[in-house]
Amino acid sequence: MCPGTLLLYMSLDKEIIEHYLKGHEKYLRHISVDCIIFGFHNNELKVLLLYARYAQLWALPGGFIKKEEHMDEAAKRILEERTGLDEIYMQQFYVFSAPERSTKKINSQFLKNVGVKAKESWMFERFITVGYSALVDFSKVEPVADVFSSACEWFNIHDIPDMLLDHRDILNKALENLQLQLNYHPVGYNLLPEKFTMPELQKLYETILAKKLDRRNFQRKIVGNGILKRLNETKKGVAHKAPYYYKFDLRKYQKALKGGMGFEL
Amino acid sequence: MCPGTLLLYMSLDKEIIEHYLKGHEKYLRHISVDCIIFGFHNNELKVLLLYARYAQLWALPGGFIKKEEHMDEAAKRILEERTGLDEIYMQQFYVFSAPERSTKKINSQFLKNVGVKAKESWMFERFITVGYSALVDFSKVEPVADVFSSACEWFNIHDIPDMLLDHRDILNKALENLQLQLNYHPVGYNLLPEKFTMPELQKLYETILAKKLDRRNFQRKIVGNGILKRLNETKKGVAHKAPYYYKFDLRKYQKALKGGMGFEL
DNA sequence: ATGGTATTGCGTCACTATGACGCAATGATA
DNA sequence: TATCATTGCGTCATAGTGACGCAATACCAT
Repeated sequence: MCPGTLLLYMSLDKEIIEHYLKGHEKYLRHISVDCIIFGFHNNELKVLLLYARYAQLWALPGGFIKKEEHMDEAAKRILEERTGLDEIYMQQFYVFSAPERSTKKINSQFLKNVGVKAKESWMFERFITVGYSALVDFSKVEPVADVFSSACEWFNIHDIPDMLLDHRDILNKALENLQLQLNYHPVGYNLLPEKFTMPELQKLYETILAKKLDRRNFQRKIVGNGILKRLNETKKGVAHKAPYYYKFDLRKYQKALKGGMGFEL
Repeated sequence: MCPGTLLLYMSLDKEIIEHYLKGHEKYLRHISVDCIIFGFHNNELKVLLLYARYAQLWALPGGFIKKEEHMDEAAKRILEERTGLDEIYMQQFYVFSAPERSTKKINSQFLKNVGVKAKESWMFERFITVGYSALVDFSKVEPVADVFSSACEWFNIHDIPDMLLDHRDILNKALENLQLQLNYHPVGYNLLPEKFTMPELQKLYETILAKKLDRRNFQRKIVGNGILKRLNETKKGVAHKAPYYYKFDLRKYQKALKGGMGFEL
C-alpha cells in the first residue's frame, strides 16, 4: 500500500470515528433512513447496494436525519449522494422498528481497534429506520460509495447477496410495495429511458410483478389508457420484426398518476 | 374545589413534571406515535380525540416508544389505554417529519409555572411522529383520557375542531389512506358490530368514500364476493320494509383481505 | 435474392364486472 | 286496510379482461 493510500484510509477513519463519537450533535438519535433504489437494465430489475466495509456485508444506502432537516430531504440527500441524480421519484413506504433489529455487534472489531467503545457512541444505540423507495433511470446513475462503504453496485433483484441486519426484509417490503403501486400507478416513466419499446415496458412490468403477461393484452391495455405516444421510429438492429419506439405523454401520465389505473393481467 | 380533587391534580402534575424531566430515560427521543382511531356510529364516521389540557386544543391520542419496545407495540399500548380494547386492527400509514411541526410554544405557561424550562426537557426537542390508523367497534369502546388530557371524545369526521400542531394534517392523511384501503380491502368487519344490515354497511362505505353509491349495485357487489352471510333475521322496529341482518364470513373475509377486491362504484 | 424464423401489430371471441334503472314485496304507520 | 318509504331481486347496455389467431415485418442463413 502506498503512502497516499494509507493517508486516505487514515483520513477516512478519522471521519468515521468522528461520526461515531460526535454524530449525535448533528443528527437525530434513534432514527435512520434506508433507501431502496430501483433501476431497470438489460431487462432486469436492479437495486443499488453498498458494501459495508466493517460489517463485510452488503447493505442498503442509508443515513441519518440532520437536526433541522425534513426526513424527505434527508432521504433525497442520501440518494443524490449515491446516484448523482437530482429530482428523484421517491417516497417512504414503511417504518422498521423491531428493537432487536439494531445489532450491537456490527463494526465492533474495527472500532475497538481504533478505540471507540460501544457505550460511547450513539451509533450503537437502538435505531428505528424509515424505508424509502426510489425509481431511477439506470443509465443516468453513477454509483458512489459512502465513507462506510468500499463499493456501490447494482444487483439483480433475483440475485441479492446476504445483507446487513434486516436490510433484506426491508428490500422485500419495498418490492412488495412496488408491486402494489404498479396496480394503480403507471411506473415506467421513472425507470425507463425516454424512448423505449413495448416489449421493454412489458418486461419491466413482468419483472416487477414476477409473472408473465400476455403480450397482446398488455399492449392493448397500455395504449388504451393513453399515457403513451408512439413514435414514427422503429428499433434498429433487432434480429426480427422491429418494434416501434414509444415515449410517455407527460400530461396524461401525470393525470393517470392521480387518477389511478388497475392492472390484473 | 375539594381537597381530594386538589390532591389529584397535584399528583397528576407531579407525574407530568416527571415525564417532562425524566421521560427520556424511559422513551426514545425524537420519535412519537399518533393514532387515528376510527369508529362508526349513527351512520357517521367518527374519530377519537383527546383534549390537551395545557395546549387547550383537541389532539390525536399519542405517545412514545419505550426503549426496548417495538413501535407497533407502543401504538397498541397507547390505543388500548384510550379505548379499553384488546386485539385492535391497526397499521402504520405515514411518517410526519417536518422540522417545524414540533412547536416549542406548547404547554409553556403551565410548565413555566411549575418550574420546567424548555431547555431542560426532551419534550421540547424536535419530534418525528408515525401515524397509526385503527378501526374499532364504536359500541365496545370506553374512552379514557390520558394524564395530559382532560377529555376523550368521539368526533364526527365532518365536524372536527381545531387541533394541536399538525394533527389535522395527520387526520386528513389517515382518512385518505382509509379511502384507498377500501378499494382493495374489505373494511367493515372492524368497524361494525357483529350483526348489521346492508344499508348500514353501505352507509359506512359512503361515509368513508364521501360519495353516494347505488343501493342495488352495492348489494350485488358485496354479496357477490361472498364475504357476507345473510342471517334468517330481519331488523325490527324500522318504519318500512325490514332489511336482513348480515354477518361477516370470517374465513372468506380473511381470504379477501389478502387477495384484495376493487371498488370503483 | 430468397425463403426461414422469431417477433410484432392488430383483431376476434367469450366472459365478467360495472353503472343505470325497473318493479314487486314488505311491514310499520296512519 | 290503504299508504309509503324502503328493500330484494332482476334486466340491459357497455367496458374491461383473458385467451388466442394471423398476417406483416425484418434480419439471417443459404
